[in-house]
Amino acid sequence: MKPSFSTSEVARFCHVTADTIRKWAGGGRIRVFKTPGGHRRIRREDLIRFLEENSIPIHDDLIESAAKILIIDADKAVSAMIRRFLERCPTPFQVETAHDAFEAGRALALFRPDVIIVDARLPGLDGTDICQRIRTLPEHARAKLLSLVSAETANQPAAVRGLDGSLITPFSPDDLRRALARVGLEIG
Amino acid sequence: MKPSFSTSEVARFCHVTADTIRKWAGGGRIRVFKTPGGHRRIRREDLIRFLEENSIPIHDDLIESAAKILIIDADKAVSAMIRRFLERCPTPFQVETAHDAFEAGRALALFRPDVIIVDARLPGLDGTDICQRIRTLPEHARAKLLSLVSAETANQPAAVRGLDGSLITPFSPDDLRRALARVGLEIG
DNA sequence: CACCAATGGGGTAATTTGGGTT
DNA sequence: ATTGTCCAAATTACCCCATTGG
Repeated sequence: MKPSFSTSEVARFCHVTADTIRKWAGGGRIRVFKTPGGHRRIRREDLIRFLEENSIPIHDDLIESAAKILIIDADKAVSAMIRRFLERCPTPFQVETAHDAFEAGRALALFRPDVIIVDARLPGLDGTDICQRIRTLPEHARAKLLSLVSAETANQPAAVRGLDGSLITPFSPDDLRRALARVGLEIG
Repeated sequence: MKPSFSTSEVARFCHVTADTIRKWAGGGRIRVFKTPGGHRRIRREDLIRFLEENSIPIHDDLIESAAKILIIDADKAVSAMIRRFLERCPTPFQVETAHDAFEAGRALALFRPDVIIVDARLPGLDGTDICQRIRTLPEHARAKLLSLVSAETANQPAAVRGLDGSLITPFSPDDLRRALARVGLEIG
C-alpha cells in the first residue's frame, strides 16, 4: 500500500483537479511535503484525516485492512475449522471461504486475498490446477499460496509450481500457524 | 467515467436548474458532500439511486455505454462464434467469455455483465446449477440469463428458475438475435 | 543517458455558492 | 410548496511549457 500520493492522485480521491489540491496545500487546508524537486506529496494518513474532516467519502483503496485469507476447500468442516482457528487468535484477520471453483473465482475477484489456502482436491477443478490458474493471474501475483495435501501426494515434489508452502493433512493448529508464518503472517 | 458530478451537471440529468439541486441537497433529498471550498459533489451511484427512486429517466451518459455480454461455455468454438457474431454487428458490445466455473465466477465479479449466456452443460458445474447460483446473487439480479440447451433437454420445462430465455442448439445467428431481442437487447 | 508521463507556476476562464427575491 | 432568476464573491478548472520523477 502506497505511503503517499501525488496531487493528481489525491485529486481523484477528492473529486477535484490537481490544481485545486495545489491551492488547498498552499492555503494550508491539507498537509503536504515536497520532494527536493518541488513535487508535492501527501501522506496517506494525512489524506484520510483530511477526507474525514470534510466528510468526503473514502475510497476503499485508501483503507488498509487486516490481512485477508481465502480458504478454498470443498469440505465445509475443514474450512470452518480453519476459520474458527484464525478468528480466535488475537491478530485480526478477514477470512472468506469458497467451496467450489465458481465460488473460488468470485471470491478471488471480490476479496483479493493476501493468502490463499487451497485444498489439493477440489471437485470439478483439481487443486493443483487451481493453484496454477491463480499463479497465471497477475493481479494475484503477490498473494501467498498454501495447499492442503494428503500424506500420499505430499511426496511428489514440484507437483505445483509457484506454491509458497503446503500443509499435510491432517494438521494441527500449530502446523497451520507455522505454515502461515513461513509466508510472512505471524499470528498472535 | 466520472465518479461524481457538480450541481449543474446533476441539474441537467434531473431536468431542473442547479439551484433546485442545491435545495434538494439542503433538504436531504439527495445525498451530497462538499469540497473544503463548499462546492457540492454528488456521487454517480447516489445520483442513479435518486433518479430511480423518483422515476426520472436515466440518461445514457450515466450508464456504461456498451451492453456487456458474458458467454459461459466450455466449448471455445461456440463462444468464439457467438463473440464474432456480436462484435461484427454495428451495435457496440463488450463481450467476455468464460470456459469453466472458475472463470465464470471471476468474470461475473469483474465484468458485471448485463446479459449472461450459459451453456447448459458446463464441466464441473451443471449449467442449470450455475444459473441458479447466479440468480441467488443479488448483485446480478438485474442481469438477463439465457441458456443454451440441446433439443432433448429443451422439453423439460421449468428446469431452471429465473431464466430469461433459452436457445436450442444448434442455432442460427437470427435465433441468437431474437433471443437477445427478447431480453431487451436490440442489435443492428 | 535518454525517455516520457506527470508535476509545478502563473495567469485566465468557467462554475459554483449564498442569499434575497419573483 | 416548489422551482426559476439575479448578483458579487469565492472556488474550481483550464492552459502553456519548463522542470521533475521513475
